[in-house]
Amino acid sequence: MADAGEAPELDELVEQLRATGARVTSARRLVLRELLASGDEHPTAEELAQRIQRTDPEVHVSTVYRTLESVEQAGLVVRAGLGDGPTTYHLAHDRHHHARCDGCGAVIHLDDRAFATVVRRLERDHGFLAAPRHLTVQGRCRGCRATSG
Amino acid sequence: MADAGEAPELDELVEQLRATGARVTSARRLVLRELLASGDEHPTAEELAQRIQRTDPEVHVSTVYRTLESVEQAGLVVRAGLGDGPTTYHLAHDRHHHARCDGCGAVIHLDDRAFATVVRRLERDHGFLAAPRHLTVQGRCRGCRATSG
DNA sequence: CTTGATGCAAATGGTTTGCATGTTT
DNA sequence: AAACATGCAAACCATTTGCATCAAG
Repeated sequence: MADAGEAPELDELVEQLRATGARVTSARRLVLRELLASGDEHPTAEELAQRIQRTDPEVHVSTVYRTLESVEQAGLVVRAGLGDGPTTYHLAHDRHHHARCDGCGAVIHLDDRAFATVVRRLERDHGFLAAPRHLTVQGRCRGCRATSG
Repeated sequence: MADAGEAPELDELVEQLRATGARVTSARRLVLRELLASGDEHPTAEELAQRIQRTDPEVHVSTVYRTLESVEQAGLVVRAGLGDGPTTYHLAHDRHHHARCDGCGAVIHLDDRAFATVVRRLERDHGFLAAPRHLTVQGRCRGCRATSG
């Protein structure tokens, strides 16, 4: 099972992309580079495009969208578009989930392990192979439980 | 803790809505009635509008959207973003989660209980009181595991 | 040289909004 | 009467697509 290991090199990602049969163009390289540079930010397609355009103004947003689709299918990138606002993206090696406080917005990171029970249940009861990618659990953090009703 | 109990009566819902200060109009009553009638379907705003229009053709989609916003804020309705496609809605008393197949889009219902481990962990490790509202776990259903890679 | 990728512009689709009018409280 | 909700059309925004051109394999 793919896990949250070290950050990969650009060349690694490029190679994995090529392995799926997709062609490696300069635009695609730039998208991957920008995703690497984004760390644990979760940029939108538009944001990626703008940053990339500082290097190559020719790269169009639609290309970024198409590239994101390819790299997502290659399993390199995860779509974290939840809640409101546009979809955000991050590299797949950085797999994590969130618990977010309804009160103050504080975010706690959760690893896959927390969802083991759910995964097992789905397998046992439905033959469903769960691969949770990006879940956000709502609730109230310690501080907000004390403070407000 | 609010839980998935009996289906409420229309009048109950109406009363709860009124209690938040919102005005109760015939359109809003129709939205709630339609949500009740939808059982565990998850209608989109558009679908709700169409069904409502069989009773009152004057009711406009934008009204349905505005109503959904009000009833969501009143805590009567939960927004269920199932990945792609338009947002779907269901009554809050019917709390559950989903597993959705990446391949064919099939949806499996999961009850709160499946997430007990996550909830316990968050409480123990972070004093975080989780109240998951609507999570969608991705994966592959039995059929799609067999069929495709 | 073949196939897939790109730029651009235009289309799409879900959702939101401005405004004049109608309805609830 | 005052505040809020509605219908409608138009705006909006993220994303997708058709097509001619270009570059990677």
